[in-house]
Amino acid sequence: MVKLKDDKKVTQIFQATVKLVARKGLSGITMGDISKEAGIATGTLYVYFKSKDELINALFAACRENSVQVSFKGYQPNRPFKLGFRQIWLNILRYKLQNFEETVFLEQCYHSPFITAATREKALQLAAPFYELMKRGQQEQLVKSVDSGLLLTFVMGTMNELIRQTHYSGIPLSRSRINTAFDLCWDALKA
Amino acid sequence: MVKLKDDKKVTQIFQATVKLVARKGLSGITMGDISKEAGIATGTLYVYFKSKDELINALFAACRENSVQVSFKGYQPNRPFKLGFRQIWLNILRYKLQNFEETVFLEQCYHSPFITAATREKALQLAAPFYELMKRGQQEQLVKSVDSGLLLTFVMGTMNELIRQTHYSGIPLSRSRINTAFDLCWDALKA
DNA sequence: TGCTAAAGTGAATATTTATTCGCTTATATT
DNA sequence: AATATAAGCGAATAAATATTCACTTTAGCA
Repeated sequence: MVKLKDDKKVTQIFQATVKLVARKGLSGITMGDISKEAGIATGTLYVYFKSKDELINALFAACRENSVQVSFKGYQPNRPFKLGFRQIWLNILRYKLQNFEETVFLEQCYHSPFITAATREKALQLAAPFYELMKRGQQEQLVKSVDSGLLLTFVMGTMNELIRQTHYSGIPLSRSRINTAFDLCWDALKA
Repeated sequence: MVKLKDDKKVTQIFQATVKLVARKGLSGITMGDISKEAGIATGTLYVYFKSKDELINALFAACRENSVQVSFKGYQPNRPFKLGFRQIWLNILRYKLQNFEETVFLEQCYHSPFITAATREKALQLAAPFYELMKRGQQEQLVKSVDSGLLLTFVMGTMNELIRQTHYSGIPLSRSRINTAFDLCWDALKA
């Protein structure tokens, strides 16, 4: 073999795409835009991805995996539930804040014609650990014993909206604001 | 004057657009698709809207106004706060459920290049009554005295996510599930 | 009822955008 | 160092899409 594909380039392409989608929406970006933003030639995109569809699907999958992996960083099941939950909640919040563009990208994708059913299905499976977490809270009788899907809906819904609001309002997310938001969330869940 | 523009046609165009966007995303629709779905000729679209941009902006504004108007239907300020809040919460929920496509459309728009700053600004102003509502709850000491923007973030975030989840999971939103969801929400807000 | 101005049409055109391709450059292997 | 092979390039091409336009139909008004 001779010259190998460059993993860094994939990262460049992904970053450029995510950035542009957050700014202009999925409908507003072209392969030309992406290549320009990534600092490579348009043709090079096709060395790494067969088509725009494939690029978007691959990026979607990568973003999903990223965000799940980050969530459980530092989670220790032996510590009290509320502490662990808080840790994960903060992990997600921090990640989404620092990667706002990724969050927007994922949202945009959900209703786009780019994402295939298979990609969507895979994304769903990734949520399993969060269901487990809710179940633990319920077993310890700290969390309301209602459908865990509903609980997660609440946790993620507030998180996403908080990120969005923070970004658009320009109100910085101070430590005390974060604590307040967490308290709202916890009060909703707690048994 | 002779032949007048038909208000019904605007409705047709809007309905078609909303339907298609919910199915294929903003990026997946063309003027051709819209005209076909609306049952009119492509050229006719340009009788009603100067461009695709203008169409999307007009539709966005219309959707926003719709959803706000519906929210306060039947709200009586003299009745107890929680009842009123519940009424509004249910109004929004019902409306969003029945008009899921509109919800998706609005979401997609927020990060699209179609929506102009002016359109966005107008949307923000429409939220004023909701801020008033939160303030009332706080004055009566029924609601936590934290930034009302944060409270609304919570209320709307959970609502949107609930709608989304309901639609995709296929789990029907039974009366008891609705009550549970409301309780989660109220527990978060209550002082 | 006939006239007229605007709505309505959809094929033609202009524009935008994805994708390809002939070429150049870089780098693993010998 | 020579070579072979794939990455990288960006102008050229193909495909998709917005917009226009010459024409037909419709409906208000005399």
